[in-house]
Amino acid sequence: MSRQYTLQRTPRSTSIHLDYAAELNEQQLAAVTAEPGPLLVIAGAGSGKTRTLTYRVAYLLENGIDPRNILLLTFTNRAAREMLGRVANLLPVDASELWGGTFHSVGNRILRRHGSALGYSSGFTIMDREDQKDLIDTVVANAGIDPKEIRFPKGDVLAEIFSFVVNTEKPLEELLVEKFPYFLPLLDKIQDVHERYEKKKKATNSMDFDDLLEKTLSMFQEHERIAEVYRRQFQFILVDEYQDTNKIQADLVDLLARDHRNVMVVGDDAQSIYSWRGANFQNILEFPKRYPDGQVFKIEMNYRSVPEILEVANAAIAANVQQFRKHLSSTRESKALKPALVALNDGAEQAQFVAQRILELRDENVDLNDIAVLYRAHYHAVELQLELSRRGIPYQITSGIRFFEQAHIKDVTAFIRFVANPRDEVAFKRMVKLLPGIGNRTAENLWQAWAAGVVAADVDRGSEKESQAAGVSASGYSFGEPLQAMNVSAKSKKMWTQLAHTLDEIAPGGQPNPPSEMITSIVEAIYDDYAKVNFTNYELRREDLDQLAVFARQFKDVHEFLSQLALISNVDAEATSVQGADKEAVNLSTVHQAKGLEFHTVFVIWLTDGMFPSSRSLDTRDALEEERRLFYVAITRARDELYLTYPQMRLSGGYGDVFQRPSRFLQEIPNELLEDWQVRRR
DNA sequence: TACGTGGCGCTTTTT
DNA sequence: GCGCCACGTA
Repeated sequence: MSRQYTLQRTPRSTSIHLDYAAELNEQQLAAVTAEPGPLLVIAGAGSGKTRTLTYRVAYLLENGIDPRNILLLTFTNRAAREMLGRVANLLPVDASELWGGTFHSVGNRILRRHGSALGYSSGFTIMDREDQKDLIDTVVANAGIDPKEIRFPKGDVLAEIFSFVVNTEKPLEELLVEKFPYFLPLLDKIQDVHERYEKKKKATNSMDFDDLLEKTLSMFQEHERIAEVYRRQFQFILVDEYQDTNKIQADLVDLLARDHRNVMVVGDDAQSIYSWRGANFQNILEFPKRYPDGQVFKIEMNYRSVPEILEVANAAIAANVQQFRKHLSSTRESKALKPALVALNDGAEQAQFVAQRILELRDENVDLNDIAVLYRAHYHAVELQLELSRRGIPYQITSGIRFFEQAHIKDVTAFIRFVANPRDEVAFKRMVKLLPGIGNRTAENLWQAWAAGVVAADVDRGSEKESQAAGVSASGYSFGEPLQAMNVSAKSKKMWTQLAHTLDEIAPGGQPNPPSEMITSIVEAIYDDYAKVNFTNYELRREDLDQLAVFARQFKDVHEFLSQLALISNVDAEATSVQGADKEAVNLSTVHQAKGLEFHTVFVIWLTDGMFPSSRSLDTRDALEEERRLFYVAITRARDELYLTYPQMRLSGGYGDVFQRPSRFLQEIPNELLEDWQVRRR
């Protein structure tokens, strides 16, 4: 028999500081002060979701919960930082020991500690989509698949398929039937590639984004002792944006909360917009089934938008079949100003309209930072960017390519990745291919030679699994020496020697220098010359690299630096001001990236059928409903003014102009809710 | 085997 | 307007 013994909480603060009843509305208060247990908070847009979560954390802390026992999972790292910042403002507590961040970053943190249980060393590399594609391509090549004989999916397509398999926890065959039926004849071969890819990742001590979730989960499932540690640690689990979790994330939460069931999930089914990434909003719809003893709270009072905007939002989402019906009601006073519906001739005119309105708004003292232009896809913004530049209106764009995904950044970090993880095949090949006379074939041969040495080194060390990668770089080790010993063509010889020296310089005795110093060394010794010759915009790229060195200064540990690089989102990066500039600027963003934000004025542009909704989403009802939710998200970002614009013509390169139909979503909104603006040229 | 050249197809959303 | 691929040459 086992005995249940409860340790009493040590009260941290003797008095309760916050007057919760005064700071929160009734619905929020109920959620914030709920008894421990499963809690589902259905939070409409602008209803104070973040506020509720923040106060819940504060409430737990004030009731003596140790910050170490709280896990706060958010959609971006920035969201976690902001919430914890607010908690710190509310309470005189040090919450720095509270775990907060994205599922991926938390997975990373746990795997760095316990990855050895799965045969990974703590210095594993995190691969982004491009690395993943590269590695899959080499795997396909090694699998003896001749691209001339059969048409086989490319690395990026396979990466997407594998990612779906992991995130939805579906067998490959089922997934192919549903999403890629035309690949069914290749099932066996794809399966084979998948297995080889998994092995390859292990051999190169690398994990892709999905592994950070999947490996964490499987480690918990296979190693009860480790799972137990975290079950005990995370006594209270809070999840933001729960509607955008996928199966594996939901399982992770369920597993951790198995014993205590203190899990609070917050979300809005109407804002689920990531199904293409495996998100499944059934997670939120079925939460009450999985936790029948749980409590459900609905917070539906909207503090953000004026009633006129909210009515449009309610109308916009009404056509969706799959949803928790709810009706947002506004707490704000009517402005007697209806959202605008604006038809324009073409994209250029649309850009002129937006730009002109922005200038007028600025004259009315609306802060430029408080204005956003939202669109379905990045390329919808090109004309607008031109127009804004022409008029000297500063803008800030959360771009599609992340800063850290640019070629020059990845080239330089390849050197760092390699010395941090000498088994990183992708990084090694990328690095050596920068040298003249080294292409795919030679890189492969050089890698084979290097890998043989690494394995030998592991054997010498008596193959302590713990320290495989770290072991190779243990004291007295040189990266340069074994490289010098390899054969390269006369054409490459000079730079090859240079490379060997550089590696010893950045990792003397096998120990990597601080990241910032490494960057400077690599750029000066090798990359600067390379960049001058290979890029037309050398100056810009050099500036980026200098910026990278500055950014790197805050990290002393290589692995920490590389993890950050891989896991930071562009929304996060902006806040870290990697790209500088926190001056006044209009925000240009995809709707996806604007999730969770709000602005005084919002323009939603390119509202034509095929653009928004995207033509790719017109086939199935589910896809169309998701587009509609996306439209809903766009509308509900606006506090005071909303402009819905659509060009009637699209100038497409070469083939003449194409007439555009107004978005079907616009037709779903009753006329009387919008004001028709007739735009005239003069 | 590396790398330059010309043609082609094409454009969703991202941790 | 851009990147990817196939092809041909050094």
